[in-house]
Amino acid sequence: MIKPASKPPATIQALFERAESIAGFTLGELAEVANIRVPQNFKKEKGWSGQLLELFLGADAGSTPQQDFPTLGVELKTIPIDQMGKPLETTYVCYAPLTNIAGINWQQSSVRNKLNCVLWIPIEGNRQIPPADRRIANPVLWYPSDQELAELQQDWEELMDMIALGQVENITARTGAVLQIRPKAADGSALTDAIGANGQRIQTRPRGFYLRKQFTGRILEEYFS
DNA sequence: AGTTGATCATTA
DNA sequence: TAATGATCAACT
Repeated sequence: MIKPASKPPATIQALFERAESIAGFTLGELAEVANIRVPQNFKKEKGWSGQLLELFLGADAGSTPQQDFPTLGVELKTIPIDQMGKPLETTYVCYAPLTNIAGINWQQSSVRNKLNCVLWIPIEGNRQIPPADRRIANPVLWYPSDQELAELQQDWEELMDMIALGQVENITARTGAVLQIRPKAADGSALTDAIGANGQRIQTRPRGFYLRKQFTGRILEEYFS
């Protein structure tokens, strides 16, 4: 019988087997076991699915800039998919640093660290399906290929160069082939420090890195059978 | 205010 | 209809 994890798995294999054991269940079935109520929609509790899966897979609760399973070096990501198994949403990676970025390189970046190894949990995400009825699909354990890393690095460097040169206000979600930057905040009133066009300090909306759907779709496709 | 978990909803 | 820009909740 499925149940919430009491502690983090000791190995990646154990983590993956745990993920496999909940594939096929609905979010409602998991929530019932955990005695958690299921929202009618995700208009407000947008991170509900991710937190439910953290509970069942034994991820350390709490928000830290580190990976979900630090000792395993694994990041957990739920991803909403359509009937064809294609992503319905982009995937948030981490905050985009807007100041003190001198000396940051790709190999040591938060993006590179977060994406070193990702356990993807696809979940039916069509809005016509009530959250309780959405079914969990087979997990995918992803280590980025050399080519994928090269694609990510190229976008990351372009975006970070723009930030360093005071062009953060000129970055839109259209910049970047596989990695994009978009606002990431409670609302439009949130402001943080950034570098201006003349090197001065300016205030701007906090930003986050996101993976495009086309990119994550390729990842899931490789394991689809 | 920052960072995690993300999806919503308006626009193009 | 898909993508961009905006937003929601919990926790630190």
